[in-house]
Amino acid sequence: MNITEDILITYGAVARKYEKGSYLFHEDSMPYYFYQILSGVVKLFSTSSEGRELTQGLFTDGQSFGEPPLLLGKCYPSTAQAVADSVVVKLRKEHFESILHDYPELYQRLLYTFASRIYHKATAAQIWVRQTPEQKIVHFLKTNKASHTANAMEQVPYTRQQIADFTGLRVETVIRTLMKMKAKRLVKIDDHKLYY
Amino acid sequence: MNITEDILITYGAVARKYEKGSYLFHEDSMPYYFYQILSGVVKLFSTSSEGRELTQGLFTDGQSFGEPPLLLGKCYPSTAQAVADSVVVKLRKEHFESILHDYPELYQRLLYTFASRIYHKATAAQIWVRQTPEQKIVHFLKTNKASHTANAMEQVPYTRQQIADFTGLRVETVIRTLMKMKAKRLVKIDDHKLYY
DNA sequence: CGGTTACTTGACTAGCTTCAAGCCTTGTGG
DNA sequence: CCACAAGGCTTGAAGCTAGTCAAGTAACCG
Repeated sequence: MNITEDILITYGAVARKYEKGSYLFHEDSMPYYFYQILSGVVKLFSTSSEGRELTQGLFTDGQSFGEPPLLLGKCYPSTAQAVADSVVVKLRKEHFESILHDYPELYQRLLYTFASRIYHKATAAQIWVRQTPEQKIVHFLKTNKASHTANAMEQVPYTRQQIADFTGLRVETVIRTLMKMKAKRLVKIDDHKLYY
Repeated sequence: MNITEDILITYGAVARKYEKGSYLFHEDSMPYYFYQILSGVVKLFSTSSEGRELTQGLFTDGQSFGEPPLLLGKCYPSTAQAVADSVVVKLRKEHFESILHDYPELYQRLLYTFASRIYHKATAAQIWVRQTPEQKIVHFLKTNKASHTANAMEQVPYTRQQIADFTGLRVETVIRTLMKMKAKRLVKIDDHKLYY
């Protein structure tokens, strides 16, 4: 979902810079703002009681995030952190709701965005829960490859640790599994760089 | 989300009876209908390549399900099965879209329904992926108890197998974990019946 | 060049799954 | 009312595999 910049500005939104590593909001805090990224990358993740991290999603230019808790008035289930220097537009909840009210076609847009997120989570759930590390990694690589050309091997822009955080596996497991997948020709590894 | 019955009828919806155990749609098939339950219970689940089942959700009187793939025009990621004799209203996609078009306030309703589903999935994901069996079971029991009174122990209307299908664990693991939880006084088990 | 971050490997462990068997409870039909 | 079948529950033993811990190596960046 994304709202044109001029509408956002008209309704009082302000753009703010976030340095790489800084936080936009924290798990368990209440939402007050609608967020939309102008440039950069924001990661949503939740932390378990043991301090382990699970990446819930990565968002980039033109995308908004964190709307469900905002609409529901419930506290955030995850933390938002800039993983690159980013510029993000912030708009107070009330004004966001005014925009929705004044531009009903945005309801539809947002609805499709949500539908798509639910769809992905449903597909992911099946993988999350039961499958082998290899299946988890394959699913991650498939759904997160930049271009959607099925054929060509392209470099994967994620570290082993990031793959681990997405899949819920440990780094060592990711590495060992990737080694096996390399043997099976499912992936290519050159100079520690991963291709899929 | 639920649409009043008279609107549904006006737009050509038909109610149909489904016997316990029968299927409303199958994984990987294309969606053509909007479904809303008049009475009964419908289970959405997906099946892994090894034939293991993961319950994605249970839906009952007044609730609709399967809208995201319908809106997106993508095939179903899960199968819908009546787990009790049920009466379900079916409405063709085009007519469902007409309703949304004619009653824009339904966009908002559906949006909040979706927001809520995303919220739950995000909370669940954290549990799915990393936690111990006990944490998974506690989370399941918490989110699926009928009344939301935090105090009183009430009987859990699910079999061990159903809990296993929801949490992604095996029956034996569920049983053994419940035994430990019983020792800790987290649950009560009387005559094999489970209370939480 | 040096420090930091990412990657890799091995040994060991814990705990979930698997397999196999048996018990309990419920409902049905004679 | 009893017998029996079917489905749900329980238990034990054994195996596997991802997690853990520890150490070391390789790339990247200023």
